Amino acid sequence: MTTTRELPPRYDAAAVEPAIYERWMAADAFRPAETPPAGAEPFVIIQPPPNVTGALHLGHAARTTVEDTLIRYHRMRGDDTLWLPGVDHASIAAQFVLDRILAEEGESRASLGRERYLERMWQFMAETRGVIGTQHRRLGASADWSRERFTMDEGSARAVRVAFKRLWDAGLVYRGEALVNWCPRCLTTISDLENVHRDEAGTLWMIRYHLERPDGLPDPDAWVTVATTRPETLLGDTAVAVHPEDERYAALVGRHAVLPFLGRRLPIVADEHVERGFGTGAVKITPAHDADDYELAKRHGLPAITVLDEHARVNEAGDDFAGMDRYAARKEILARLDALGDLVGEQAHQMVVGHCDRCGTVIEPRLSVQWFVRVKPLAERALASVREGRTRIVPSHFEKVYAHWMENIHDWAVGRQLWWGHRIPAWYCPDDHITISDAADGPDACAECGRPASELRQETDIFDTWFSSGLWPFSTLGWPDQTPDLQRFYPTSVMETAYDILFFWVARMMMLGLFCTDTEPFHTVYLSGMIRDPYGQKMSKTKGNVVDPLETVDEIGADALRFALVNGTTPGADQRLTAAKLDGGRNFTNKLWNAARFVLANRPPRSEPSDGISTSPSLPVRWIRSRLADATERATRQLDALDLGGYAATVYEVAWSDYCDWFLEAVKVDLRREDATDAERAATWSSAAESLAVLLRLLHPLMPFVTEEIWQALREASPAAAGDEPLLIAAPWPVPPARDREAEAAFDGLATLVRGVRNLRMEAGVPAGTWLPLTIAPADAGASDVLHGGTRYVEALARVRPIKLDPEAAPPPLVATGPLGAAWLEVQPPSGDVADRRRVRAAELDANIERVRQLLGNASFVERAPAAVVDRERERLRALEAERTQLGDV
RNA sequence: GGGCGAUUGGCUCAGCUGGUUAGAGCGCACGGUUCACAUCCGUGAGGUCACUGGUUCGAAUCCAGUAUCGCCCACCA
Repeated sequence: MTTTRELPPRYDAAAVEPAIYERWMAADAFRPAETPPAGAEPFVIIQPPPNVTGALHLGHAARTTVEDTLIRYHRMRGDDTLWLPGVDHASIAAQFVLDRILAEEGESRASLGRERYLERMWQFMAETRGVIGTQHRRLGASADWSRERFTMDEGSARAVRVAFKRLWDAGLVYRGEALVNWCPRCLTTISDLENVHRDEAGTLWMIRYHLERPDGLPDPDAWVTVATTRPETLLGDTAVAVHPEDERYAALVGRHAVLPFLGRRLPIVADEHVERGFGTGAVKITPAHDADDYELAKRHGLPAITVLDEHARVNEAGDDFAGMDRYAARKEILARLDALGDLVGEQAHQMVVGHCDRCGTVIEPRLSVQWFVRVKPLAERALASVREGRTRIVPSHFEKVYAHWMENIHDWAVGRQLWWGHRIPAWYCPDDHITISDAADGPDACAECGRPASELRQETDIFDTWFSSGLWPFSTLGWPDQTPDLQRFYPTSVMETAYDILFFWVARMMMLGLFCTDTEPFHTVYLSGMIRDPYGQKMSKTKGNVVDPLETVDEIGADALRFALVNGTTPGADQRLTAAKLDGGRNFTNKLWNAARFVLANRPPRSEPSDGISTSPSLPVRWIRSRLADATERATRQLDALDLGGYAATVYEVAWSDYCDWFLEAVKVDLRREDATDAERAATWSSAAESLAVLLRLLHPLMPFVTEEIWQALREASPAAAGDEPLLIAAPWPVPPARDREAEAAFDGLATLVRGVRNLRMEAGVPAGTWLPLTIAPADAGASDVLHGGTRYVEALARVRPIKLDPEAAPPPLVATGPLGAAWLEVQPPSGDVADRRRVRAAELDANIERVRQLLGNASFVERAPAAVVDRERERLRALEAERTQLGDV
């Protein structure tokens, strides 16, 4: 006989959870089997690799909870599961962080130079790389850490080279001059997605451009007035544009204006794009510093003159203003124009200004030569995959958002003028031929003229971080090689992330995945919402409203946090995380712990079926088994449908209300009744242990630690209940037995009675501890049988004794009613003090009966409603009438 | 300027392939030191599901419109 391990009174999550995690690691529980189990379906989850420099925040915690819950569920289902973890090198973010560190050390990117900077970066990586993984492990992430990857490792590097070369060979990559988003602080190009638009209050200035006289000099008495929000770009103007049908300016088209300060001749052109009603109706055209103007200039064959350098300072083309910062130049130019009398007006103007996503600096459109991926053909395929259902987005309304973006996509500027990242595998020969190579050590010779490698120089730009993360689902499995992992686990199953990186990452994975592997990289995209503070605000360090998940985990445990992050949520919807929600998670963990403590502490001396015990299960046992069967069915359906919120609610309900509030209370009755035999007690206990084991398995995916800890103790106390699996993480997901409707109805009937009687006690003002006699008039013979068998539960749970069953007894006014019959206490409050319960109930029943009768009397209802609905109504009517009959005349 | 989402008891949210008397947690009121748990137990109050129309035997759920809030996308200086 085994001795029961006592569970300590308090669940010490901070101590238990890491120990449990160690145990899983030691058992290699997260790693897929060497070979896939026969008949097992693969289930592969894709997680956004967190930034290497990032610290764990609640968003990560929410991601991890969802992913881990799904992977654990599928692991228990016996699927061939893989969750491959990793980190992203996050080039711009990492440089941002390192630059700050260097600044404190009195160094900078410039002072170190590329080579030493990168050495320093790798050193920094060595220090920080493991941090985020460790933090994820504290949350219980059951990822296969033996396969952990980094987007800067050689596997990724090779995938990047190969993917880029294939894109090039397919004609989907080009290098060309274009106006790109330039951050004058980060000193790099950024993509449209990283250029975040914000509304700002600006000013619209009206400036006179004097017309050119026949002698070539500006006419002091004739001018065209242009409106601009950016006077400093005037230095780069190459034209003035008006609308072709604008009568005010019709005579000017074809003539020239003279640019202030620089004296440049500006043709006055007509273009439909000019809005007549805006400003003065005349626009200065600065092709090198404005996207609209750039397009217009192309249409009219106008030159583009760059007047700002990489720091957004005026360059030598700006003459007097050279060297000034763009805003200083603006001020100076306005002042001088004013002095000349050519600044003729200004008005407040709401406008949209692009900012660098990383550092907030105002983006400067900049003309430069860049690498682009031609995304239209890629986007079309990626769009078709979702339209045609090969990849599904949950929640589905994001499919429209995705489609809209894919339809309006612009070419992707993939080059970055940064150092930390994958260098673009392009080489130039002295004749400017381009050679793209996917070889680790570059090309042997120029692809066009055959010059040797020694004469080629490699592109210095690196790739946008999202280019390598876009290859994540397959680059981590060994692509471009057809590795066993790739064949076994690709395409993957569920890609989980928050909706804020739908375009950045999900869209790129879809496009690159389809291009590189000819298949969708995953069949489901699960988009979570964002975690917000209790007031619905985004959490941010500057606002000081950030909840640190690690602190929370130390306080209340990872399980409690996980539960709080999933309970009551729905895919794609933001959620506010409140202290009350976290308390709820903590309380639930505590509840489970104590329920287990109760079960384990009450093991009778003889408790194993091997002791030769054989008794038919009691009503509460049949009931809880059926309730658990129902919960298992629902939880299974909900997890399969990715309804994590529903799943959490299901397990919470069955654990707390069914198992603890009713079943364990009934178990107490049976364990403690004096006339029970050892065999009966043993049977009662082992069924409590057995149903606890089912409950633990249902809860494990969401609350792995506390359930595993209890499982360990339960296995010692009752090997029969827990089964053969030494670790819950590897235990099979429950298979629900058939529902026992009869037991459910019978026990629910008893519960209704108990509730009714408790209610009576409150109304009669009976002190809580007092035992009172109870009379029950059973509804019928069946009810009578149930009541006979259930008397002891009603007694204990309603605190009534003795119970007299008397079908003939006439109910008094204050009475509890239910499907099993009517029950009442002998204590009746003075008449008039309370409503006549019988009368009230009878009236209620009459009203309901009337309603249902009418419904059933409605011919179109009976004809058109589904048979099941009609039958249900008929059944309800029958039950209502039975109860009404039983109440008698009132 | 487009598009998407939300609006359900005091608060935070489920429910929305149309079908019992719309649920939960927190909060609130009342009662509880019964040997699992006061991080608890019991009982209760509290909602014309934003508004207006429509479809239907039947609408919180579907359709149209309105209002308020939020988010995303967007090259009018």
